[in-house]
Amino acid sequence: MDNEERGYVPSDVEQKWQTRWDERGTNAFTVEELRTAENPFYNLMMFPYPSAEGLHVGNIYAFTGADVHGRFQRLQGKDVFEPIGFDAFGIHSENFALKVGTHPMDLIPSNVKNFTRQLRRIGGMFDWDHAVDTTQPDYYRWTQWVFLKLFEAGLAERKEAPVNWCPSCMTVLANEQVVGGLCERCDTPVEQRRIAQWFFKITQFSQRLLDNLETIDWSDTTTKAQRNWIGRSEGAELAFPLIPIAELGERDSRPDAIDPEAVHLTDEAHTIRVFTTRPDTVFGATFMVLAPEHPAVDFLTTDASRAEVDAYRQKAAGSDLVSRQKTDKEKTGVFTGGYCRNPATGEAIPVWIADYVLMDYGTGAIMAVPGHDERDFEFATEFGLEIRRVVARKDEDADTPLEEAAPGDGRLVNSGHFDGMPKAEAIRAVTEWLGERDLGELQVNYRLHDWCISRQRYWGPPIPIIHCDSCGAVPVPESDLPVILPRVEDFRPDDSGISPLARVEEWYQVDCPSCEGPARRETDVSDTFLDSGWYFLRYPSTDSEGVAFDPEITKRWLPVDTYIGGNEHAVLHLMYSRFLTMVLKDLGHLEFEEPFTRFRAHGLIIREGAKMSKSKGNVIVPDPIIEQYGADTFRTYLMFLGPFEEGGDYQDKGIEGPRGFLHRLFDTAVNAEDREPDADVERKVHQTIEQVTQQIPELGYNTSIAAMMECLNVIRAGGRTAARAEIEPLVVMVAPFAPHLAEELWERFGHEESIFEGRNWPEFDAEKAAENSVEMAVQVMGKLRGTITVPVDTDQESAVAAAQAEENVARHLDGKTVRKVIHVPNRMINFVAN
RNA sequence: GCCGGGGUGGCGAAACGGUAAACGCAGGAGACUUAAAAUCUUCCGGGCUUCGGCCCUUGCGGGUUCGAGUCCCGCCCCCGGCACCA
Repeated sequence: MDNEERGYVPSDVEQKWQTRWDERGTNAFTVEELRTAENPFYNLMMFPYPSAEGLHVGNIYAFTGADVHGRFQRLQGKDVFEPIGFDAFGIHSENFALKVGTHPMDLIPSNVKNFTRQLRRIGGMFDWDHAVDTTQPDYYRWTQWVFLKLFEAGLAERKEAPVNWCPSCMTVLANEQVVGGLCERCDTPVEQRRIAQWFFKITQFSQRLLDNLETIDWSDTTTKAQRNWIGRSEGAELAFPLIPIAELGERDSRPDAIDPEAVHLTDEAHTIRVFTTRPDTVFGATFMVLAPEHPAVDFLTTDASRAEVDAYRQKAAGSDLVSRQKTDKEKTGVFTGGYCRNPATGEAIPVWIADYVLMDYGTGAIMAVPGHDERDFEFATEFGLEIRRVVARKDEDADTPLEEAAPGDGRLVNSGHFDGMPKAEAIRAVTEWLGERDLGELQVNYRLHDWCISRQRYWGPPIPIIHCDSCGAVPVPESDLPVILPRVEDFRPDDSGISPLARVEEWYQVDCPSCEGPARRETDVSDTFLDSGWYFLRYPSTDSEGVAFDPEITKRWLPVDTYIGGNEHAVLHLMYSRFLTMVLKDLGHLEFEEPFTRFRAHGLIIREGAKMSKSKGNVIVPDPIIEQYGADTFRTYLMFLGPFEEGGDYQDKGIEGPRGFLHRLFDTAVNAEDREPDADVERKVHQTIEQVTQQIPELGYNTSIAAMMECLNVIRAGGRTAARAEIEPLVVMVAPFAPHLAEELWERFGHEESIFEGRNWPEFDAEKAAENSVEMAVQVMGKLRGTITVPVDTDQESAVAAAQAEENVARHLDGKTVRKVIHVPNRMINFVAN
């Protein structure tokens, strides 16, 4: 063979194998195969949003890591289904389309085309026959179907809720577009407007979403994030009776004394309920604070305070998110003029409103215990309200002054017959005591909010509902799906704050499916997270036209075996997917309720110690690198530069290491001789097999590659030529990282089938890997004083003798008495001596 | 503030409680080259050294242990996320 024929030219090799994989259908499953696969393994990665910039190195990192996993499983004999798709509906695409002035229907296909080209080029084992594009009617038809299922189950509800409004752009913003309370585009403070929107009642599933976390194998960081997001907290709901002003008598000596006639109590509202995690401190509740939006404010407010209250409420309602969300700002608030009774002390306490109390958590009302809550303390200090101690630590008593809020542990004081009771016990006891009068009960609260899926935008699947004056909200019949998103040239949201579709009369004017009278389509589209909340169900069933997902195929392939993705989706996407899966299970469409058996979050890539960003101009552009080094080298380097689950620092020159490794591997393999392997080399090879086989499924990619490099160094040591049996296992083990190179060498070894077609992973042989001698460390008083080489499994007596014979060891033991010997077989000996 | 994840050579990083720095980058020296590239060999944490070795070193301070980068307690710093959740 001459040099030209033998040399490793990555681009040629990669081109050759990508073409051949396509021709042979190596990566694609037929419907028949999907129905009959014997060792199904569903290997999923988070599908990308196809931006105009093309594939980001972060995408490539994630996909390569997932692909390595899939290819490894395939080499182990699994039928690995590894689909890919495009998450192209939604705000990102729409905003970009607005920016460049191209219609998303024109823009997206070219982005998808470019992504497809790049994804093919990196050599992922993608099944292109089962790709999914969320913007296609044959996909979003089923997204709309999912909505209908939730609607039928009573889990979709329309209610008023605030939307983010940018007064400068005059447009509705998605939460993602609000950064620190400011519009991401123009930095204008975002306001809130209330409009009717669709919600999915995910909060009904809070406890289940929490409990199930115990049953799935996910990255710890991700389960913790989910747990946090659900935010379970245990406490009590307590009732504070309202007091008609007349009863106050002379208690209140304010100059603006309250007009009894001004207090209006309705029968349903004799009390205000609060949620607290510290019912034990109720004796210290010296005032109450309501969220400005709280409905009770209306009838609590007296004529004297009305003007001030209204002004405050108005300000809070229009208030931009920045100032309301700032935790370090000074507390503001207004006294309503009304009072309620502390159910424990019987005292009348004033009711205030303040924006630090949020309407959408708990009951929208709190009992303020300034002595033992920081925020209440601050508020009380600001407005001169009473601060009372009701909990004391050991070194304190009932009269110890409070310099600051004391939220910690202790025993009750100033709390009637509960005095002296420890906090934990009191939480129960006080609640029970109030419960006897129907004024309290233990209660669990969650931070999780219902999922608002309405978007007053254009680029998304229309919500399949028709509003009829006589029938109300009527679901579009399933047979009428999909509700096609019409092509609208002017898709910019405008200052009306309603969806662009609301301007397309010929589209929204329809007959009511129920009464056939004139009706109007819902003109909001759904959240992009709804598209991505079920896509993994569609992949294996893209051949099925009449159903969202084929029951038989779904049963065989789902739940997903391994899902790999970024932690930026640790809460929303993963939570919504879990929720939808639970609902579909309850409705009898699925047999499992957790979609992803195993989830692993990958880390982030930075470059030369700095975060990559367009503004810094330090973004890695993959195409030129792949052109210069080839996809195999790029993949291997990405996997080598740090632990996959932690990410790493991309150093431009670092790629030279893996490049040299793959070239040497190629060179060694093509020059290998047909002869018996050398025992020492074979030992190293089998030790490497053991290590790599164990580490790859754990995503220990960087150390696996290091081990293979080390192994190759041993094989080539002193310029020796390899025996084929020495190098072939290494070629297979490198295949998940450098699939094209491995295929090429596999073929040159004389195999006719693809390396990925069979169970070709090398078998570990413990006997061949076994060492016959080991180097042991010898310590004296825990300090290394020498090493000895002894046969494996040398007993303590012989090892000690050998150690003592070591010159340097002997010197350190000289004149000392050995008190104790620590012997760790095959590792070390430590003489404890003095 | 709260919740995660981290602090180890010049750099990216390794290390079941057991020889810290494997593997790689950068760098030094050398070989092959007319030369360069590529390739190969070799050195490479710091300080002493009588060349046998000795001492120091995993963000800081304590502790447990025969032995701690690793476990425990208390701090400091960096990165990411959440943010008045009662």
